[in-house]
Amino acid sequence: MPELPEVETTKRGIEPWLVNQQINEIIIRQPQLRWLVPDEIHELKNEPITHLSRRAKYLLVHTKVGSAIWHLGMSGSLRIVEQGIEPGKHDHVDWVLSNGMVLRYHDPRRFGALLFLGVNQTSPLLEKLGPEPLTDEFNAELLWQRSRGKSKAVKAFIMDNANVVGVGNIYANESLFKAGIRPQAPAGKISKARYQVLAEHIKEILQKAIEQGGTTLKDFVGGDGKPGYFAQELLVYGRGGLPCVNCATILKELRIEQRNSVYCTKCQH
DNA sequence: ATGCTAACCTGCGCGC
DNA sequence: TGCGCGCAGGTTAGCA
Repeated sequence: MPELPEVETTKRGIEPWLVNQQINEIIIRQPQLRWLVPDEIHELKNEPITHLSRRAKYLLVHTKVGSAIWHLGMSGSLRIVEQGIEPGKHDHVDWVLSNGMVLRYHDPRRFGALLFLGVNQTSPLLEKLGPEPLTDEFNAELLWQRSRGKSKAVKAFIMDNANVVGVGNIYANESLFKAGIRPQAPAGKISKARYQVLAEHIKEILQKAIEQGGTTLKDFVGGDGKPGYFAQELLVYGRGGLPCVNCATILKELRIEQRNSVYCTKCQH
């Protein structure tokens, strides 16, 4: 489900309901997510939430004694619901808040994660991450430098969190289309000038998707329950076999590292 | 070091 | 209508 814009949308949606509220109860109905939810998570009980932050697709909820690290995996979502609403089949975690609301985690596939991070602790998950795409640290120079000598497909390269975080399958396909680069092109053979175009499109597309509340696929909704509207702007993702919006050539599909990739043979080289 | 594969899960849509 | 198969927004671990 969630790529970076969806996580950012979720953060913005739930943040006003969480900040300065105390976590009165932490209810774990299904501890077996991607990893077992650690017992330390209960250290957050009775603590007031100070603020939220996002790193890559990780959503962090901070208190003075430590933080929760939330990852939504493929099918996870966080919602604010009123107390007393019966949990559904895949509602694995509830945080009951002092304002009477409940932060509810829903995740059918359970690829998501809920972890605990103590004050001054670091997580190996966060330490290995590359730059945020919407900062100046992420640019053509970085992509070009890091890709020299690499034979892997450029699509796999930009989806690698060590190079840049937050570019998932949807936006990888879309940004490569907009940049006119074939997804299977070896990353090491792409010029700095072309990485310049690619980096600009990655930034633009993620920014735009955030502004529109994320991409709604299936039943994704932001923390405020509103759907995202970016899906209607997808040019190649999910459009294999259909005509290219630019030139009407039938869009091709191929698999790169197990992920479906769609491109136009005429517009992308 | 690099790069691929399998694995973690459930649900849905499609073809038979 | 039912069943089996393949596929789905992500990421890590493990192997060659």
